[in-house]
This record gives sequence, C-alpha cells and structure tokens, in this order.
Amino acid sequence: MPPPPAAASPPYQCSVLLRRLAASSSLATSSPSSFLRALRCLHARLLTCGLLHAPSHPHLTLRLIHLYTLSRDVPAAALLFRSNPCPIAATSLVAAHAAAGHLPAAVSFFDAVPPARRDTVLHNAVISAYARASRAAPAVAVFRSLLASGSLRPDDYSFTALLSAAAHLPNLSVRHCAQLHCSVLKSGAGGALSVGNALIALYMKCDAPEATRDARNVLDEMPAKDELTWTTMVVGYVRRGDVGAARSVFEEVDGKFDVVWNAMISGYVQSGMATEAFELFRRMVLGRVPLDEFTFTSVLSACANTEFFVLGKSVHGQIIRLQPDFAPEAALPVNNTLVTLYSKGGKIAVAQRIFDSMKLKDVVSWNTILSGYVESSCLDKAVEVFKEMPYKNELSWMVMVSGYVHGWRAEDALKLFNWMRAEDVKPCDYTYAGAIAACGELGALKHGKQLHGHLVQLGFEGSNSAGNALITMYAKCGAVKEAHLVFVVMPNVDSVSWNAMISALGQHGHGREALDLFDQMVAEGIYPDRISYLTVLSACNHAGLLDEGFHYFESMKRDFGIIPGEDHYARLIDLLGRAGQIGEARDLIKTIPFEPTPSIWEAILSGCRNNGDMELGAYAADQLFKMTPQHDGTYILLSNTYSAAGRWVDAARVRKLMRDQGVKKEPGCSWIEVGNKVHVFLVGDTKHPEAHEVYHFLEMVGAKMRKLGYLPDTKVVLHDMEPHEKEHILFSHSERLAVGFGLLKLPPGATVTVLKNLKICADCHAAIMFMSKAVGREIVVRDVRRFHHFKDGECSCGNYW
DNA sequence: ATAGGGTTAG
Repeated sequence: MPPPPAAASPPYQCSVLLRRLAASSSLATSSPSSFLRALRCLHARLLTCGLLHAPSHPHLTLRLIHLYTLSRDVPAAALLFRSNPCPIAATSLVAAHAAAGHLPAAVSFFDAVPPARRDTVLHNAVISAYARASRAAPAVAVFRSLLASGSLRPDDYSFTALLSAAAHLPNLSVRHCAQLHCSVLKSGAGGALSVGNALIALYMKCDAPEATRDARNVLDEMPAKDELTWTTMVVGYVRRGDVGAARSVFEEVDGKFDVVWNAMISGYVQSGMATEAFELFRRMVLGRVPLDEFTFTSVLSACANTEFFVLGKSVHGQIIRLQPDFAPEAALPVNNTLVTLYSKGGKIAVAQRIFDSMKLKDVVSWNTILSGYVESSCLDKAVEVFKEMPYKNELSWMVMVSGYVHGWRAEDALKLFNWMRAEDVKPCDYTYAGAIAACGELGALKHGKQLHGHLVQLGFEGSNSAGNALITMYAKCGAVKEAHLVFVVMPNVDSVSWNAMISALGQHGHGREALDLFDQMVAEGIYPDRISYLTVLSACNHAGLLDEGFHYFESMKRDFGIIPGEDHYARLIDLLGRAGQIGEARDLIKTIPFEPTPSIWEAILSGCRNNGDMELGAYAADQLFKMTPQHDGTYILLSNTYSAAGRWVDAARVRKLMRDQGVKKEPGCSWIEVGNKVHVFLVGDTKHPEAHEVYHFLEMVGAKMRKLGYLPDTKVVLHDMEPHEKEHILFSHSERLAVGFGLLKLPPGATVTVLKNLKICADCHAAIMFMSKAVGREIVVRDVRRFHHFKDGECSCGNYW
C-alpha cells in the first residue's frame, strides 16, 4: 500500500484515495499493518484539510469509520464515531462488528446513539446482530422498542431479522411460530420474499413433526420464490435428520439452482452419506452445473473424513485443471480442506506445501496444519507451529494439549493447560478432557480431582468427553469408586464410557464385575465394539477367567459381527499362557485366519516363559527376531524364558547377543522420595538416543520438588548404576519397598511415589496400601501395570529386567 | 447504512 502523495490533496482526491483504500480492503486481513498505516496517513490529511465532519462531505467520515472497523482499530473508529453519533455510521459499525462476531461492541454503537435519533434501519441492524449471535430474547426486546417508539414502523427487514432471531429460541414450539406468523401477516410484511424465507426457516427449526407441513404451506403460498426458498427447505430437512425429504425437495426443483446442489451435497456429507454426495457431485460435473468453492469444500471434506484419499486427489486435480478464479477469501476454505485431506492421507509434506502457497490464511488454516502434525506424530514440529501461529483460538490450545497427551508428554500437557488459563483463554470440555487424561497418566489424583471440581462449576457435567476422561483418570489413579460415581451420574453414557468403566473394573482385579457390566451394556442395547472386547478379554486376563474369555471371544463374531484382530488373538493367547495351556495356544495359532503378527508371537513367547516350553518359545522368538530385529523386548523376553526353564547359559547368551547386535535397551527412570532426598534411578542404556530426554526428566523432577517446597532441601541423587547393581536393586518390589527404601523410617507427612513403568501384582499393591495406612502417609502409585495373578518371577523386577 | 442459505480445523 503506497502512502498517499505528499502534495496537499483537494477533497476529491481524498475521496478517491479512500475509495481505493476500500477496494483494497482484502489487504486489511492479509497485511493489516500496512493497511492501517495508509489509513492513518489519510486520516491525518483529511484533518489538515478540515474535511472531517464537514457537512458537505458526511460520507468521508463514515467511510473512514468503516475502514477503521475493518482494520480492527476499534478505538479509532469509536473515537471518530463519538464526535458525531449519527445513526447511519452507527448502523455500519453495528453490522461490521456483528459480522466479526463482536456482539457487545456492536450493541455499544446502538447505545451511543440518542434514542430520538435512532431510525428503523439502525434497529434492524441490531436485531440481526443479536440473531447472528443466537440471542433471541434481546432481539425481541429491540423489536419491541422499535414498536414502542411510536414514530417508527418495522419494515420487511425488521421482520426478517426478528424471525431469524426467533429461530434460536430454546423451546421453539409451533404455537410460537404461528404467533409470529400472525403478526407478520397483520403488519402486511407477509408478501416479502425474505420474510417468507425466514418463516420457512423458522418452522423448519421446530422439533414438532407437523411443523414441516406449515413450512410447506408458507412456501406454496409465496407469490415468488428464489433459490434461497428451496435451499432453506433442503437445509431444514437435513438438520431434522430427514435426508430423504431433503432429497425429494431437491428433485422437485430439478437442479435449477446451483446453491441447492451445494446444500444437498453438504447435507449428504453431514449425514455421513459420502457415496451419495460423490454421486451428486459426479452429476454436477456431467451436467455442467457450475462448481464453486462451496461445492469443492464439501466434497473434499467428505473425501478427507471417509479416507477416500484417491478420490480427493482427483478432485484436487480437477481444481487445478479448471483453474477457477477464486478470490483469496473464497479459496481459503478450499485450501484449508485440501490441507486436511493431505495431512489425513499421511502426506504431511504436501499439506505443508499447500499451506505455504496460500495467499490468505486464517485460524482454521493454522489449526489444520497444527493438528496435521499432531496426528502424524510430529510433536516437535507441532510445537514449532504452535509457537509461530500469528493467532490462536481455544481449539489451537486444545489440539496442542491433547497432542501432548497422545505423545506421552503429560507434564507438558498440564504445563500448557496452566499457561492457557494464565492467558485467560477459557478451556472447553475437550481441553479439560486432555488435562484430565494427563493427570491420569501422571497419577496426579489430587490435581485430577481439582479439575473435576472446575468442570462441575463450569457446567460441563453433561460432557461425554470430559466424563470419559474422568473415568479413565480415576481408574489409573486407583480410585475405582470415584470412576464408578462419574459413570453413574453421566447423563448420556456412550460406548466409550462403558468401555472405560469396564476397563477400570478389569484393571483392578474386579473381573467378574467387569463382565457383568459388559452384559448390562449389551442388555441396554448398546453395541459393543472391538475396543469393548479388548477390554473384556483383558479383564478376563487379570482375573484369570479362562472359560469366560473364550465365551466372549466366540460371541464377538457370532453375535455382533466383529472380526477378531491380532490384538484380540494376542490377548486370548496370553490368557491361555497364564492358565498354563500352552499347547492350546499353539493350536489356536493355526486357526488364525492371517499371518501371526509380532504381538501374537510375543504373547506366545511370554506364555512359554511361564511353562518353560523352549521349543515353541525359541520358534516364537525366531519369528519375532525376523519381524522386529531391533526390538529390545524380544531379547529380554527370550532371555527370561530361558531363565524360567533353568537354562541360565542360554539366557546369558541371548543377552550377549543383544549387546553384540547393538540393540539398545530403552532408557527410563524410576524415582522415589526418602526423607529430603529424591532417589532417581536411571535404567536402561544411557547411550540410547532418547537418554537425554530421561536426563531432562530427572532435572525436571528435581526442580519440581524444590518448587513445590514440601521437601525444602530436596536433593536429587542420580544413580547411574552398573548392570549388576541394577539387578540387585530392582530385584523385588516388596523387598525394595520395605527394606531397600526404608519406607517405615520416613518422616511423618512425607509423600512416597512408587516408580514408573513397573509390573506389580495385586498382592504387592495391597502391601503398599497396607504400609501406607500403617504409617499414615499418602502413597501414590503411578503408571504401574498391575497383575492379579502372578507366578514366580512375574511381579518381581527380574521380569522387567 | 440493515435481511435470509450452502464451506473449512477437533
């Protein structure tokens, strides 16, 4: 934007420049700072020429206000306006702010105009501002004030705006609609096309089935109809979930209006009927119906959601061929959807290229690329994007918080969540769900409970995402009762909630109760999914319920048509292995309708460890080595199998092999607080590429302890031990807990956190709880996998090592 | 100067 010429401009030149500035208003969004600079320059010139507020040029001030509004320089616009609060300027300001979604600002301009100066048009603008914001009651109040003014009369616009506001009434009944309909007819506004359209939309919003008939009557009595009339009908039926009726309205106009095509396609997309949407799109192409940005956006989003990636690419190709002349604003949603398509199709690099090439980007674009990186598990890249985003909204924070949770970075998730609240961004229920999941991951029961309290305060109790997260969090923290309480009070539980609750019971050894709950779910008519069955099989595993496991495994396919996947087979084999029926497990492999996968061989191998069946074990290990040669678990499992069979030499040979092959043991750490010291044990290979992350975590632990201040002189003692020392220290839980760490010698009030990533049996868990009670201290057990049934060596860390 | 429909991120 070049600055205006330096020479003094006559009024005419000023108005020309203003108009040119307005024409380049797209710059206001793409390059706001240079636009604003030019605008201020012009403003100064108008002032020096004495043209502002000149009675001969009222439009100059008006246009200036409008442009300031466009550039979001609200104070400047307001200042100009206050010097002369004329209704025309107010109308323009109200409309601009309402369009930008700033309702309070919009209304403030209405309020600033003295009531005697307000005209009908200004009232109309405010009514429609409320309508846009779904605020029916204040819209009606403004309409009433219009009637009460005495001198003013509502016109067609007033009624159109009033009706569209009324469509947002919470319990809209046919009676309401009929009353409004009557007052429209009495005023004589009934003949206007826009009023008729608004009436149809109003009736179609009613839940009552007979409302559609009334809408149809309005339509039939309208002297003239336009494409909006039909579109409203189609959209109304789609929203009511009656795609069939929408389709017959669509057939009735026989494709005469382009927008109705778009409405029908998007209706199919919203109803999850992608195939029908594609079919309609094909007919549009064949029938040479003009395709616009709305068509492309709907079809592309259908492709992205249904993983019809190839079809999406061909639509993209079509766009490239047609070279449609979209304005940057029109191309924006199309490009946003393309970015979604490619990132969901796993082509994040292509998505990034499209993103880079976009002339105009908005929050949606940035959120799309952000979640693209999160879903492609490129968390570091996502963080980078998050930091450089020019604008964020609540969704951006939500994506990042839940991205951290999925990337196993719970601490970062909580940090971000707190930061977000410090920035005064109000988290939605999904964001709370992410933070709560992070608490579950960390075993931070207190913090989780706190968030639960906030949820209740904020009125998010009815939210399923938050409720499901709470169930899982409480279960992970060992608070099954609380989990159950959440489950019971949830107003509309879904299959995720059931699965979470069943799994909560199963994890804590309540196998029978878990199975009962599953049966109850089926009895209530909820269809179990593959996750439900995974959960049920795990519950059987924890409780050692072999026959029940088989019973549910068989019913899965028979009763619900769910094809068992590798994970289901692996759990079943696990179950057999635990019961000592390794021969049956061997037979089961033969019945699997696909090639056994690593997780199945792993289950076999760990079954063999319990039974010392070295022949099968060695075979399973062979298969595993072939499939995942660098997987440390295989070596450890095989070595343990040999140990269990008493073949120590072979066990040592496997470990040597692992070293020789250069397979790195994944690093991890365990930590425990004793007195004023935090003992941290670094386990695994310190040369592993991920070891620095563990060191980082250790530093964080220390810093956190000091910050919390509950142990004033906390020292972090790093134990980077020799292998033989590790095996000694991590030999057995109960031993370690009782003796090794001197639990009973702890000072009163100390908190003990028991290790990360250990397998622990129900008996040990009970022992810890008992000790905790005995010494009157809180003990948090975090991220511990618990086994109800265990044999020698299973619970001890000899297994882990 | 004001109205009404069809689009995108989880």
